[in-house]
Amino acid sequence: MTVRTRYAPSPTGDPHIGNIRAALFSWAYARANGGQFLLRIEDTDRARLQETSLEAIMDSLHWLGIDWDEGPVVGGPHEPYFQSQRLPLYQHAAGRLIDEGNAYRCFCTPERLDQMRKAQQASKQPPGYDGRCRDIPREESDRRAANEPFTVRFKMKHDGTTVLHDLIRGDVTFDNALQDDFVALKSDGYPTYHLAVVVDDTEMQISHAIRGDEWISSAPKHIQLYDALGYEPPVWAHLPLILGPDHKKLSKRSGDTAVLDYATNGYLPEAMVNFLAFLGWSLDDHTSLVTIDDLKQHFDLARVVPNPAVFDVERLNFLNGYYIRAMDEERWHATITQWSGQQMDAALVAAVAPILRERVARLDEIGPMTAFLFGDDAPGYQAELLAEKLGGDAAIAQTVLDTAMAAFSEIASEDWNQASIEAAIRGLEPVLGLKLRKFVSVLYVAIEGSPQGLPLFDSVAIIGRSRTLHRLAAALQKLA
RNA sequence: GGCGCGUUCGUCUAGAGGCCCAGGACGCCGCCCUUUCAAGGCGGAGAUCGCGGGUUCGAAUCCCGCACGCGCUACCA
Repeated sequence: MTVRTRYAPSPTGDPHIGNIRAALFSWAYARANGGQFLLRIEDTDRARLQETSLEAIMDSLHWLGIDWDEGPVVGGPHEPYFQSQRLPLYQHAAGRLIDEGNAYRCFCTPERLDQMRKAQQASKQPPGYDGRCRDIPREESDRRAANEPFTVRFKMKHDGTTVLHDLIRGDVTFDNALQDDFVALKSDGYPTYHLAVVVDDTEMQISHAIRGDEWISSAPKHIQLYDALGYEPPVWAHLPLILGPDHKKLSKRSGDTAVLDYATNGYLPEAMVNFLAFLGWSLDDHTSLVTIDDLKQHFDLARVVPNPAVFDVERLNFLNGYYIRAMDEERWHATITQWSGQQMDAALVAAVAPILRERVARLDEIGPMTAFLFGDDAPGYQAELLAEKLGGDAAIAQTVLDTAMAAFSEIASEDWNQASIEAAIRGLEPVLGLKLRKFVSVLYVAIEGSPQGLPLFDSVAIIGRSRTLHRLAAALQKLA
């Protein structure tokens, strides 16, 4: 059997972490098994549809490095890949269901259903459709259908059990007595998710349906639908939920969950892929660093665990730093140029690149960290900061600045380089009677506007003699 | 409330009866390196494997019960 998996998001917003992880796993499973991966847009909810979603979905996949063999843009033998363009298929299936006695038209109004639910809640009855329209005779149903809005409800079996064979969880048994007749076709003629997935997964020959655990409760609906339609169900795999720091299902409320937000916040796709991969899956007993190629080669649903995983941003940050350090030089240079927010010539980029690299965990730190390279003045800072590491002793800070000023002044412009600068600063030790590590912070603040930043000797060499002297003078001024 | 799923260091995970008084990674702590901050190197603390019963010579691993957590419970997906 050829493995065919799909990612079938609904365009109701930007793809989120949990959702995209299902895409990653589905894609990886197809690739690892020499199968196909398709993208299908489940745009059956007209009320929640968002125009910008399609682009966001495709951008998210592209960003991570996920490609699809069939779907929007690339097309394929099962076109169209938008459910809103496949309405006849669902309507035909619904018609068949009615004709064969497996579904019926329901004329209940939303108001009545609402009332029913409230009453059930009040009397502590399990909520669910009460079946009022289940036994309306066909003739009456046909007649009323001509001028009354209706939905098509699927007749769930009310006795026995329905068993889901799940690749990750094993067999899960549901009591049919607790199932209610769900809406398969809405009154606007669009299918609900339940009908649409079953029809499309079948038509598109999906072999493995991989989705989030939040779907497991509705699996019996799908299983019975497959059965009623006479279709062969796919292999199901329900992925564990991804939890927020509050240990609840990750959602907008628990913070940034839109995948693309991570891109704009300075995360690398490699880091995100590696991070996502380990939310439920592992390669072996010791590997914690994997690339998308590893996934492509070794991903296996058999190694996905059933228990939910908490999204730990610390771990993502580590991975991001790791992949930044692992970047090849050319890309790193381009990245610096892109994220500095400043005009940078190649020589400047090359000068900062090596010392910046191991200090950046997120790309958006590049801007603040390199800000001092631009303009005559150091980034704004409070005068107190100069003496902060000296126990607040401004007098010492002043002496440090004075002596540094004198030492730097003696270096001729043509001799202004890292070695001479280092020698000058180290030469301050005996003059001041202080250890270098004790007084450098004053210089860091004067030059970079912060007691911590890129290495001082390099920094001073890069910004040049005149700006250095200017900034020392400015620092002295602040202390006066 | 009902149904379902889940439960190994703070977090992600390894573990499919003896290799485990539980391994790796992030984080944390300490030391080294060091011009700050990082990065890197070395070391450390950290899980009585949710609890209670079984089965077995032997259980994190099998069975049962309980507890807790989470998910679902729409003409949303």
